[in-house]
Amino acid sequence: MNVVFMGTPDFAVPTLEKLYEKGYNVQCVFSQPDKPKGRGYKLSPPPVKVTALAHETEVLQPVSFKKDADKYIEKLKELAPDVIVVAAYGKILPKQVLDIPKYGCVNVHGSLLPKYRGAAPIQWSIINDEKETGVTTMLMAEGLDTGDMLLKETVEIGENETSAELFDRLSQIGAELLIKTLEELENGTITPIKQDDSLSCYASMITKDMCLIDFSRPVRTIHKKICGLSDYPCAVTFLDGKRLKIYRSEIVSYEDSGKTPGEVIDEKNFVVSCGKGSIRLVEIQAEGSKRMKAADYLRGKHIEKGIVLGNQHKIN
RNA sequence: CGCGGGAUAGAGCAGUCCGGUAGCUCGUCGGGCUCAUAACCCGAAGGUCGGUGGUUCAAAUCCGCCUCCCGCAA
Repeated sequence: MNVVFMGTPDFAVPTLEKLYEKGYNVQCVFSQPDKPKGRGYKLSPPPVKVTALAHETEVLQPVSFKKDADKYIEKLKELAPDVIVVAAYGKILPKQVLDIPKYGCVNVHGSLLPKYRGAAPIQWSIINDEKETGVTTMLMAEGLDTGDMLLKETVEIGENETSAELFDRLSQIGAELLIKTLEELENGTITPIKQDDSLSCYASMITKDMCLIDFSRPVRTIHKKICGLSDYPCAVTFLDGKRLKIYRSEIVSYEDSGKTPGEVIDEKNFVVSCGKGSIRLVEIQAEGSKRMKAADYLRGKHIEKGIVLGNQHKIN
């Protein structure tokens, strides 16, 4: 089966790998252009590109399908793939592209559609304290994640599970599910199901300005936000005017501590008072320092009882 | 040339400005106390202070170069 693959970040890599593994003929891979990243603005290739090149597949990185439409669409028509597999590509495909492959364009999406359409379904399903989520494969339509659904697999979200962990699990499941979807498409044993638009919701992109922890919120809200934003971009607060990233936390109590939100009420275990309840900071990262267990951090940094987190200005 | 922080015992840090015997919290090992303990007391091991060149009687500390890690920003 001839396949063109489109994808960009780590989430898409297991799916692409699985295609190679199962012997599909990956004719060509589309990925986002290399972007300047990190210190020094080094130009770095997206993970999918790296994977494709390792398998000596041709990689195309159009800036836009609209701009050079003719060039890329012609190329796709020439290749005449049986299917185009899309996983977190990050671009809207024009209808002309959707119509090219025999079996259409199959998308792997990290949620149980029609819920959490859009850019960041995994993070939002955690932040919103969903008990379960999953992966859906669908036939792409012109709207954003609105196509008819093919297969679906559900997983439970762990109490302390982070987005990074869920990403990992779902990307593996997505890879398996995609293969199954292709097999069933080929055998004609699959029936596309329309999405019920009235049940849909959208997961917007995660931005850094939502990363600051508001300790006046209820403990569960805070905990789920920390989990949902970890590892990246990561929930953040301030300790003595310095940035402190919080990678992991645990709920200690739902009882109101009667203390100021953000106040450290147990400096040995890094327990912090919330609007309602209290939370333990488990894994953190201070400015200029590595990510580490809070217990390690506390060995070197002696925190005074009663200090309040979240103050962006140095106390003096 | 985007801006900035950092590398010191197994872990996390102080000491660097102002050069002069390597320090703190914890862990490890041994001993003591205890019905008992992750508690407490006593003791011990464990470091070529990221690498390299220079200045100096003397460098973790001052100067040059290199490697690696991290925050911001994108």
